[in-house]
Amino acid sequence: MSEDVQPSRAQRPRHAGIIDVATLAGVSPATVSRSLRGHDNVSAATRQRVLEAARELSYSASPQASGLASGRTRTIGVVVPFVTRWFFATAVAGAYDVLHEAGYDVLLYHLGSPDSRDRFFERMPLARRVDAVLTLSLPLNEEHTLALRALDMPLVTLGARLPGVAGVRIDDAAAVRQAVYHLIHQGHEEIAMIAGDEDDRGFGFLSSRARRAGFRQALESAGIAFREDLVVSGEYGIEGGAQAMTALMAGPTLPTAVFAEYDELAIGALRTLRRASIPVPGRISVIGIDDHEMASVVDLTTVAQPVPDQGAAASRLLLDILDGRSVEPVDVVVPTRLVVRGTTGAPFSRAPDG
Amino acid sequence: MSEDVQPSRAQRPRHAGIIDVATLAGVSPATVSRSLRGHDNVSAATRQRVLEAARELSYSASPQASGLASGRTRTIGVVVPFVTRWFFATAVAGAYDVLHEAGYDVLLYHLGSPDSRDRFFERMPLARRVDAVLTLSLPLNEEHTLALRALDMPLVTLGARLPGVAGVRIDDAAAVRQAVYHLIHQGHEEIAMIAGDEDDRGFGFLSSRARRAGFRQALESAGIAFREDLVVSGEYGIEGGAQAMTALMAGPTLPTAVFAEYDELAIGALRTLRRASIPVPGRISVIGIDDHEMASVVDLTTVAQPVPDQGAAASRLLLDILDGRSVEPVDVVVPTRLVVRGTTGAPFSRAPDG
DNA sequence: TTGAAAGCGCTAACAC
DNA sequence: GTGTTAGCGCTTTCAA
Repeated sequence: MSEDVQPSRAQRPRHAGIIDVATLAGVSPATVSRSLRGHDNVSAATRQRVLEAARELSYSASPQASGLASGRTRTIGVVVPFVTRWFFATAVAGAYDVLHEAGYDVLLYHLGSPDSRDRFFERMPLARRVDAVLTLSLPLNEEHTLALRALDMPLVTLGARLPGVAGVRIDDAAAVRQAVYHLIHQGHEEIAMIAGDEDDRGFGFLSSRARRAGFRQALESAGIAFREDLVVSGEYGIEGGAQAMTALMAGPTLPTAVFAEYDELAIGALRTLRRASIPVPGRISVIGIDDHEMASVVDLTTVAQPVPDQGAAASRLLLDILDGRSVEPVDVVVPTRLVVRGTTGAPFSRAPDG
Repeated sequence: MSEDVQPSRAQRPRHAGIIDVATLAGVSPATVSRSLRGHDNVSAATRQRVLEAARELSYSASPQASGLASGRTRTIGVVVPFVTRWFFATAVAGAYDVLHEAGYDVLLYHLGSPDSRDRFFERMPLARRVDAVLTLSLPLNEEHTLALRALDMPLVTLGARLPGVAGVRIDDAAAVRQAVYHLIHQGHEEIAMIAGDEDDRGFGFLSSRARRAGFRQALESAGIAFREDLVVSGEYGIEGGAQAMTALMAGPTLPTAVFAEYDELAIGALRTLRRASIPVPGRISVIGIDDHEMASVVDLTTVAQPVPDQGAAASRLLLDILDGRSVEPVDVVVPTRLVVRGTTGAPFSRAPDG
C-alpha cells in the first residue's frame, strides 16, 4: 500500500502505433494487425509492405491494448514457494525456456511463506493478468484449489498432483524405495528419516506426505519395523536438515543410516555430522533425493530426478492445453534413478562388548 | 513461434466489471475508480458503498484496461542472467518481496546465455510491458545500454554499475582485497586466482573484470609479483570452478592458495581437490566471495556480501524513482566482511630437499 | 483480400 | 464530490 504519486506520462516518447504503420504501408489498421499476426487472409504483397513498415518504425503491438481487445495476455503465471531453493529455481528455468520460446512472458509469484500463500489465494492477483498458471509443488487446501479453479484457466502442477488437474511429477513412493532399499541392501536396519516440516508453519508439501508414507512402506515391505522416533522433521533448507540431525543425535542411540526427504536436508545433516566429527559413512550413512547440484560436491548418494525437464514438460503441457491440443488432465510421471556416491556404505557394527 | 490455435473466449465466466460495481453502488464508474484507488476526492460514505459493492462482486480492475487507460502497468521487469544461480535467485527473492509489497508484479526475464541476451536487447520485449526495469549483474555493451535507455523508464542495476544509472553493488576491489590480504597475512605468496569466464561465450560480467583487476592490485600493493599464469578462468558455476582447478593442477607447481572470484567457483575447486586427495588447507588454501549458502557446508572461508538486502535496496531505489522521490543516479555500495572458516590456513612448506 | 466500425474495461480531463 | 465524455491502442465482426 504505497502512496500513489502519479508521474506524468507525457515524458515518454510516443511509440509508433498501429495507425502509423498502417499509414506508412498504405493499408488499414486491421490489415496491419492481420499481417503481423500471420493470419492467412492477407496477400503476400500486402503483408510484405506491412512488415517493412513495421520494421521501419520498429513497431510492436502494445500488449495491453492487444490483450484488452483479444482477451489474451500472452503471459503465464508461475507460482513458486521459494525461488531461492535449488529445486524451484531450476524448475523455473526449465519452464521459462519453453514458455519464452513459445512467445509467452512469465509473471513470477513468489510465495515465501504459507501466510503469503493464503493471502495470494484470497486476492488472486492472477485473475486477468495471465492466460494460464503453472504451480510448483504447492500443497493446496480446498479453498486454494477452488480459487484456482475459479480462474477457469489452463492449469498445470509440477511436483504435486491435484485431482483433475494436469501435472508432471516423480513417483515419490518409488523414489523413496530406491533410496531405502539401497540402504537396506547395504545391511542397514536402523534407518532414520529426516522429513520436511509438517506442522502449520511449513507449507506441508504434498511430496513430504508421500515420502513419509513411502518410507514406512519401504521399511515394512523389507520386514523392518517402522519406528516413529526415528522420524524427525526440519524446516525447508539446509538449516532445517542440520537441526534435524542434531535432534537425531540427541536420541538414545544413533541409527546407522539416515534417509533425507530431499538433498538439502541431507546436506544440512552432513554439515552437522562433520562438525560433530562423526564419520560418514563410517559411523552413519546419508542418502537424499534430488541430485542437487551440490550433491557431487559433498559426495552425497542420492536419488536423482530431472528437474529442468520437469519444468519444460509441465510448460509443454500447459501450451498444449492453451492451444487446445490436450484436454485430459494427464499425469506425467518422470523416472528417478539411484546415484551412488560416497555417503553411503556398510553399516557401522557396534563393538561386541558395547 | 508456435501455431496460434485460438481458443474461444466465450467460455470464461464474465468478471464483474467496473460498471457492475457502479450500478450496484449507485454511482458512476469514475467514482468507483476513484474510490478503489484511494483518491481523496470521494466522500467517506460513497467510498464505503463502493468498497462493499466491489467486495460483493469480488471485483478487481482489469490490469490490461487500467494500464491502457493510465499508461502504467504496475509491473516491474527483472532481468537476470541465470535464475538457477544462488546469487541471482537470492537477489530476485529479495527484490520480489519489496516490489510485491508495493503492489507491483514481477515479470521475469531469464537470459541464460549471451546470445539470448543479445536477442533480448534487440527485440526489447519490455517496451510496453513494464513501468521500470531492474537488471541483475548484467554486463552491457553500448548497444544494450542504448536499447535500455531508449525505453526511457526507471532503471536500476544490481551488481554492475552503469554510468548515469542508479545501482546497488559491493566494492569489488575492496572485497578482493579482504580475501587476498587474508591469504597474505597467513603467509601465502603463491596465490592463484580462479576467475569467471571472460571470453565471448561467457557474459563477461563486469564484476569479473573488477575482481581480476583488484586481485592484481592487492598482490602488488603487498609487494607480491602478479603472475599471469596463475590466473585461470572457468565458466559460471561449480563445474567451471572444478575445471579451472584441474587446469591449475596441470601447471608446473601448485600454488599454496587459490582465490576464487565467487564461491561457486571455489566450491567447484574444492571438489576437484577432494577428488585428487589434496588436503585443504594442508596443501592448498581456498577462499571465495559471496558467502553462498553452501559455504558453511563445505567450510569455505569467504568474503560475505548481503544478497537479499541488495535486491531489496535496489527495489526500493526503483520505487523511489518511480514515485519521483529520487532523481540522482545514486550508487549504493554495501559492505562486505571476511568470514573465516576452515579452507584457509598457513601455507604448505615444501620439503627442504624438494 | 481489405476496410469501417464497434468495442475490450478502464482512467482522466473537464464539467457541474 | 460526482458524473459525463473521450479516449488508451489494439482486435474482430461485418460488409464490401
